[in-house]
Amino acid sequence: MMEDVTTTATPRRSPGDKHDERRNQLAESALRTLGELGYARASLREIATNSEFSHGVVHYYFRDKLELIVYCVRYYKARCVRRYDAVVAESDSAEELVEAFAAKLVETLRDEAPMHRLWYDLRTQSMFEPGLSEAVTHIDNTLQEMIWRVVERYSDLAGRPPALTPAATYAVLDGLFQQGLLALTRDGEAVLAGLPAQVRALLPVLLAPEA
Amino acid sequence: MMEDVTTTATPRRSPGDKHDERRNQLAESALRTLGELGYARASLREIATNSEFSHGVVHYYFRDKLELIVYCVRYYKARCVRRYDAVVAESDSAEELVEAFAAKLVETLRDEAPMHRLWYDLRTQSMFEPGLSEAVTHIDNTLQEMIWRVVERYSDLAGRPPALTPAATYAVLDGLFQQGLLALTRDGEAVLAGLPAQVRALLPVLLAPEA
DNA sequence: GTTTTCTCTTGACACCCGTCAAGAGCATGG
DNA sequence: CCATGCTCTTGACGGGTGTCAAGAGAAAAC
Repeated sequence: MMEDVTTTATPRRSPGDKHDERRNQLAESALRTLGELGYARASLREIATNSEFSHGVVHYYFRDKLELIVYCVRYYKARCVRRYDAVVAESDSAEELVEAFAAKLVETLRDEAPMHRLWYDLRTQSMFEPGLSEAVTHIDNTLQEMIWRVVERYSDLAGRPPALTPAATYAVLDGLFQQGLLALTRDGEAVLAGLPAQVRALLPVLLAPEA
Repeated sequence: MMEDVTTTATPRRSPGDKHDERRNQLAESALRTLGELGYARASLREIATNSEFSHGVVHYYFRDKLELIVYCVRYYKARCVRRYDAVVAESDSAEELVEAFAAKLVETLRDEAPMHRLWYDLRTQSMFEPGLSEAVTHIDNTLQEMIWRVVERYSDLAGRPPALTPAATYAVLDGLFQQGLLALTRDGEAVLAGLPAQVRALLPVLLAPEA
């Protein structure tokens, strides 16, 4: 007994990452349900039903609901903040980057709408539930950096410096994206056709006008 | 019997607006509670507790919770979408308007943060609860018009046409405002000091550059 | 093969929710 | 002055929630 030296709060782990695997498995089911129903309506039972486990297992891998949610958020973040890296890398002119960025925006909106609905839900809930605040802030910063990488590259290609701070630039583009998501949810995929034009109009004004 | 010609779904109204007065009274209590707790956590009992009535009275004046919420939203909207009209009317130069607008933005954020938290909450919830969608969309349009009046006036004073559509302009400013609200909620009132600078940087780029 | 440890299920608990029926209090109008 | 509405309170209902304890079942260790 007590043969291992690594002590953990969660049950002792023999292989070490078997737990993490299950946690990720649960996180994936949870994200599916959360994206569908939103934070308030997604119960642990419903989440478990959409997985291959029963409702009690959640408390074996997570202390409480909040820890599950926060884990989900971080899990999700890990694989989405590099989404525009290809846009940055593969564009050789300012116009090209604008088009690629707009196209990626539309694609993201179309293919992962539930996940983005969840993200905005959680970010809003963080204003009422301080327990969410830390994780949400961290992601928001990461997203801001992601956007800034795009705009910096755009600035280099266009030969004009950015007109706004990274925070304001992110805020502005996030506002456009959020309205796109609202319109998509309300009116269907047809509205996505109008988004590239908005991006084409907005991006240039985010750089200082040519001398 | 049946002496009045105006028929209503709710109980018959002798004076006609006694009901509306109570409804508004309840709406005000509800808005206070909703702003504090958010949509998901604000129960009818809690709302009634924060009023001078008991929890059962809600169903005397509203069919169900959703009708109360929607009524609240519309009630709130009615007295906030004219908030920037003075800014438009009393500014005689572009720079003056920018400063007045920024100041009003900060004031609104500081004095009515709970109400704005609620608004963003409801707008997000409308993506999961279609019953909210109509009311939310209506308000969003009204806010867009409010913003557009400011930017149009700004455009006139500066002698430069707007660079973006009304929808994109609203989306962009709304994004900035929302980030301000998040920062305020997270870090306290100190962050408001930095907002005017962001407004001063952003508003000029919303107009086409001078020829 | 037996014992120990890890996983997961089941079922219960205390609580809170929206809703509604029954009735008390009160004013109004006959 | 009694009767008739209108307001509002009380108390209950069925259902859903997060949480957790007890134990079944499998796997691993010896």
